[in-house]
Amino acid sequence: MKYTVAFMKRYGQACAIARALDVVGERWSLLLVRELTFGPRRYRDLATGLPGIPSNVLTGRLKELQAAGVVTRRALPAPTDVTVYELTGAGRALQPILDDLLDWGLRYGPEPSQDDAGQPGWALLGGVGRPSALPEGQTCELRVGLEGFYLSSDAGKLTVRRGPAPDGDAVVTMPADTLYSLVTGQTTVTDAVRHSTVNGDTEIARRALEPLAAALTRPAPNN
Amino acid sequence: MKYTVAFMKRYGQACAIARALDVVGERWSLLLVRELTFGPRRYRDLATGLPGIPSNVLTGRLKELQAAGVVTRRALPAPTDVTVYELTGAGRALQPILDDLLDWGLRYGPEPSQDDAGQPGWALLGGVGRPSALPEGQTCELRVGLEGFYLSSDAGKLTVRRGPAPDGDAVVTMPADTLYSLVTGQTTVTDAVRHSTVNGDTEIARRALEPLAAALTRPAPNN
DNA sequence: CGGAATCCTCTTCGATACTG
DNA sequence: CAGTATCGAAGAGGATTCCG
Repeated sequence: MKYTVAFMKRYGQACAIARALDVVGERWSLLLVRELTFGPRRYRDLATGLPGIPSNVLTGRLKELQAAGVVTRRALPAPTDVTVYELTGAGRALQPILDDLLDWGLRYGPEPSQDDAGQPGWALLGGVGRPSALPEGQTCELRVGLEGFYLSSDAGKLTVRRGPAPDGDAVVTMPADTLYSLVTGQTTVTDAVRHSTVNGDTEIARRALEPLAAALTRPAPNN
Repeated sequence: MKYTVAFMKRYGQACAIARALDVVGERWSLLLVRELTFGPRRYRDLATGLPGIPSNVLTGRLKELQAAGVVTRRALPAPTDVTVYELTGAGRALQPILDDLLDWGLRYGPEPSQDDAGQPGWALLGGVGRPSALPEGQTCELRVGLEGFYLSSDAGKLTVRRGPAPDGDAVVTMPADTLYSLVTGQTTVTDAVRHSTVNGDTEIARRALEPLAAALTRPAPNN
């Protein structure tokens, strides 16, 4: 049995940017972190959230990121008996980098291709951190296809996690297309709600969805 | 002759983060952008600023980044007859990403190794954008080893470019070690000036160097 | 001499098959 | 379900050669 953990070749530069890239600069690494931003996930979830990643590469990246202290592997308590991967503090601290990459990609990135893969979670990425009028403590569950999220507000900013809302004040079930239209600015919150099924407080739902509106519109290039 | 420009395999995801990484996610790409942050550079400068990069990889990355609109290639006017590479608007827009990577690398990155390469320019990266008390229009030239920079202030924030200061109000010649001590917080501005040769207005020099002080200190981990 | 392009080797990636 | 194993293809690393 081989114990070799395949570390990427270091740049060997006494520069903090290079040292950061020593850890997260490899192919797939930052996308793997992206997949963990809404909470812990299992190996299988990660594999489907990263379409095209070979299983050996996923395993390798998980090992490297664990060695670097970005990700931890944890076994959930007894009955479920399932192991999940989740971000450490250092991993959560990568969020600003992902946010900036998202902004840059929207403005300057290549046009998305017609047959690119899409996932509901990716549509929510642009909304986190935006101002939310959702009262503290109120939560809204959002169901899109087979995936569920819950939206809440922390210090006036939208927070998204995976899973059912613990105390959902509203449950919105929305087609994926409607969600994409909403975040790309082609649909208003009002229209998105109209195309959804809402259980519970519609006003809460409306406020929870508000930060998602046009969150992924491509800003006008300024040069 | 082959016209194939070796494009990195795209992730094929309809996610702005993935599309950004399609452009700048390859090995060396962001470091190449880093090398251009202080202004245009020649092929040779880039090669020495990226120790270890094979020449074919450098050529390839330059082509890809040009194709993506991040970098332009330009021939300097007649007498010099030299071609340089420089950032476009899209390339300069990558700055926040580099800044965040730098912050993250300082706090969570691997310890720098003893035999890592070091360059004066890398030491200045942490200072740009910091508040500067340098009066608008005043500039200070900083010479470290064979490399020269000029520091100025734009809207109260430090700006760094390569080359001699056009109208230098002060010229500071500093040993590389002193610069590293300054940015890592082991030396104060006063001590750094004491170990340097200053021509011109010492007060201007002091104010120009101020934002560099402790710019690359590793922040205390908060968990 | 600066600015690349070419070889060649070796590692990593991608795709698929396989196992505890 | 959560990974290993295998193998061809692609890309990185290093040195050398070419060209204007």
